[in-house]
Amino acid sequence: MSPSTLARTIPKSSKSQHRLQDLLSAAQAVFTQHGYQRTTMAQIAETAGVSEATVFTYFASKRELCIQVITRWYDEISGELERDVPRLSGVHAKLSHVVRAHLVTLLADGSGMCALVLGEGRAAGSAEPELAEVIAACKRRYTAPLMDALAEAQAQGQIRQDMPLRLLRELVYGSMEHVLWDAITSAKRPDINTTATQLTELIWSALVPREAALASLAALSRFRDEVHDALHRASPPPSMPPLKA
Amino acid sequence: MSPSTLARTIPKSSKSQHRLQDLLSAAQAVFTQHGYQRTTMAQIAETAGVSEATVFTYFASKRELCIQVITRWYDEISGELERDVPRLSGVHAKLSHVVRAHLVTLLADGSGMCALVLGEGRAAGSAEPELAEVIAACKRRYTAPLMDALAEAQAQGQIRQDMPLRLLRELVYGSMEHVLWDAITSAKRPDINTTATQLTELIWSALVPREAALASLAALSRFRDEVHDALHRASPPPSMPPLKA
Amino acid sequence: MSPSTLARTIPKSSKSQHRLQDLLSAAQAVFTQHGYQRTTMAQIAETAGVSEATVFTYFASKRELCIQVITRWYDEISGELERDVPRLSGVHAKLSHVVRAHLVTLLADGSGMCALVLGEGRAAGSAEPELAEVIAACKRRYTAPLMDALAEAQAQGQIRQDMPLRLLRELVYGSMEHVLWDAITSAKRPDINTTATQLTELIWSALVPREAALASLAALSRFRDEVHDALHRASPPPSMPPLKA
Amino acid sequence: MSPSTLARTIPKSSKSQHRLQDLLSAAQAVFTQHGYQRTTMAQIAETAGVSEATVFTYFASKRELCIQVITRWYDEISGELERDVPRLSGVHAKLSHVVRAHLVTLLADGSGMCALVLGEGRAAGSAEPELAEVIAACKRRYTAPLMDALAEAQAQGQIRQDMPLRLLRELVYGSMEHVLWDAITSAKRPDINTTATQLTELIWSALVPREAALASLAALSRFRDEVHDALHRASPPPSMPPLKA
DNA sequence: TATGAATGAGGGTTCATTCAT
DNA sequence: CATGAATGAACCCTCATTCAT
Repeated sequence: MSPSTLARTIPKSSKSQHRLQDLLSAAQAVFTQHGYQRTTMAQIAETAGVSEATVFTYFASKRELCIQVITRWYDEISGELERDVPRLSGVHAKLSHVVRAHLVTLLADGSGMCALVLGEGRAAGSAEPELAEVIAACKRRYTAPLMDALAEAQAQGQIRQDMPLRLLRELVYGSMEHVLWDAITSAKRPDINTTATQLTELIWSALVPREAALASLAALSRFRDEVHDALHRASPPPSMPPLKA
Repeated sequence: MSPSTLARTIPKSSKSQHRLQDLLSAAQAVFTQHGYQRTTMAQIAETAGVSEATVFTYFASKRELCIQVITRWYDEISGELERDVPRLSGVHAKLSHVVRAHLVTLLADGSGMCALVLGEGRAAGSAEPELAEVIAACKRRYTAPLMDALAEAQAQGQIRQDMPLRLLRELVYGSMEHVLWDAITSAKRPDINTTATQLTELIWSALVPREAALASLAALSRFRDEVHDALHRASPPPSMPPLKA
Repeated sequence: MSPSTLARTIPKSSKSQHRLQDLLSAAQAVFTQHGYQRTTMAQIAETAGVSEATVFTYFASKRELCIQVITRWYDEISGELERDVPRLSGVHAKLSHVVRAHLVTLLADGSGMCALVLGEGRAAGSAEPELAEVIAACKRRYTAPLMDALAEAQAQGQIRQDMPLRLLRELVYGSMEHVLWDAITSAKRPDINTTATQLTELIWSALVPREAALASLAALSRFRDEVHDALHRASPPPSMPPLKA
Repeated sequence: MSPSTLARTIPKSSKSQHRLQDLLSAAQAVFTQHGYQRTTMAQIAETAGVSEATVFTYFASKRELCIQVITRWYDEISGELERDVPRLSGVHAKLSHVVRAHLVTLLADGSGMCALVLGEGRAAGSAEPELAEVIAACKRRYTAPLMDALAEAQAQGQIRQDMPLRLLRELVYGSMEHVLWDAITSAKRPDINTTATQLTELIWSALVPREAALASLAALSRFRDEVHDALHRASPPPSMPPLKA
């Protein structure tokens, strides 16, 4: 937050812009592979093909460089979601899209960003509050498109209303995160399409409105009564199927 | 392991055992607060009120100390689950217990272990394979009681069989993890009991057998046909309730 | 050799080359005074007037620095011998030159290199095999010019052939080494010229071919017989001198 | 020299004496294997089967322990020489005995003491003057029996008198030292008996009185002149054999 | 703008030595 | 007398960061 934590100079020429992007890419590659702490500026500089000092011409500190790597990455994937999700109709379609996009994106990038964001977002906690805060903000933006859809769906009764929205978010993103981590660490990458479909369905099962089910039950109950009444005089009704939840 | 990598002496007296536990506790406190990398042996020593060299009398290295902190912690909570979960009857009860115990334990311990295990289990990945491996083993043991129950329940059709067990695990533990992380970072601790109950129900909704629902639908469908047939000659049937999933 | 064991940058500019030489000189001074183990990087840095970290900019490790000190020193004196010794005619002249050069060089440099090479070449033995190996190679090269000359002289019968070449080498270099050590430790430096001349003669006495002496004896014996025969009829021969070995 | 450098307590009981010898033996084993610096008190204690603290009950410091190891060892081998050498008649026999005993002793003990004495006697130089001094004194005593014999022989003209005694000593012990070191490092142990015999002869060649040779030459020269004169009138003399040194 | 070079501030680890029991 | 336990003082090495050119 203090001025000294900002890049001292922000080159504006196109050549500089290009180099800045190169540096960010190099930094991303190294950060995602080794984690924040284990990454050295020397590694980044070497990957980018410049001297260490040059990196400091563009970024005031290692931490700021990392923050920019993370925000750049989130900006991109958040932008995509913000563009695509609203175009889909129906919360189920939106969920499906987000799940698939999330898995595809994070598995495709070599999984490193996932680890970086998770690891640093956590470990940094108290020691690097700025980093933690930036990550939290990025995550909020990233989850917003789906969360907005879920909130609206909840408001309209399309998904269950007896659970806090926050809990639904954790169900969705927590599951995905674990699926991802599992895929990454087990070295046995499951089929993304199958996994995305299954996970969507699994989550959807949990989101489906309890009220709808109850309404179904109530309707069924009334139906049975009607049938019962209707048949009472005619003949014994057929056995009613069990209405397990 | 050359001999020089081991602690020169492994104190056995009760006084030493006490100090060893003190050191583990101090180390746990510091590791959980700052993460593995950011923790220094000096911090641990100071927290424990001993000299830095003393720590090395009990633990051969920082990494070994961290491993012992993690295993000690997991041993305890895994032991509890291994004792309690089998006594419960019904997979729903077991799920409920695990969810509640998980949240209670991890929120109670200051939440740090969660971050430590998550952060290092991830970031350590390639750089500290031993640490990553130990953590993975601990996690497997910790999740085993519930996973065994889920596997059995799945085999017996008490929960849905159309999803890989692995995905169910990720749903359960991923959700919990996110709930925890959210609770930790938001500094606004939600009521544990309520959250545990809600999360259990939410997860359970996703676990409930799809076959049962389909069976219900099929039965309902047949029932409707029967009714339809039965009433065809008598009177127009009442409107059928929608059978949405 | 993992990359991390190498100096991150290997300065090439002339200014850096100068500093590199300064560092080598400083390191040589400290190493030769205290020995490898007792020398600390801090001492070397202070002697060179730079920070400790700077030393590591030029040399990846203490051991590598020491190796370079030793090789640099040996390269110089070996180069001189390789240039000068072949120009001399006669093995006696070569021996004389090597003895003098050895004493002059080692006494001039403050004697430390001698101790360093001897001490570390020995003590390092098993613990620092790389260092020991480098030293052994340097010594082989250094002794080669004279040893080649001795081998040739031995083949041509100019020096005694009834002793293994190896033993001759040990006689030559062992004597010189002790002379040096004595000169160094006794603080009473004897005259180098006198000592070199004397030592050369002493060694030469041991190298002179036994066959030549025997041949002389045989020839003398025959001569005596001839004389005896020749004089037998004329007059009593003069007394024969004793022919002690 | 200050009281604090002496053992604080010198146990006198026979049991303590036994343990003291055990400690010295253990220390000797470790010191000779690893060198002074690389040896740790922990290694010595473990080798002796006692605790580290116990070692300090018997020896005030690591340095003093090392000094006692060295002096004990030298006392033994010096005692033997002091007993045996005077019994031998003739300087050649004494030299032969000393060479053989030296090689046998130093090669037999695993060579470690040699390295220890050489390495520490050198490297310690300025940093550990006490150690260096003790070693120097031990060496003086050890070389005394032979040096006394050489001095006497020199005085009586049995060995050459045109070289300082000091230089003769360096020839003898320097050669032996190099032979030893070569044997130790080359891992190819030559036959001790052969080597001892050869080395004795080689050294002896250098010790043989130059005056005797010169006297022989002079006598020979006179003899030739006499012969020449005597035969001048009678018949041409036979060719004189060359008188190469 | 880019960088070669330098460094301050630790970091983990070792070990001879002390001392209460 | 023996020792379990503790520790002060280094030591080698790393690295983010600065600065003159």
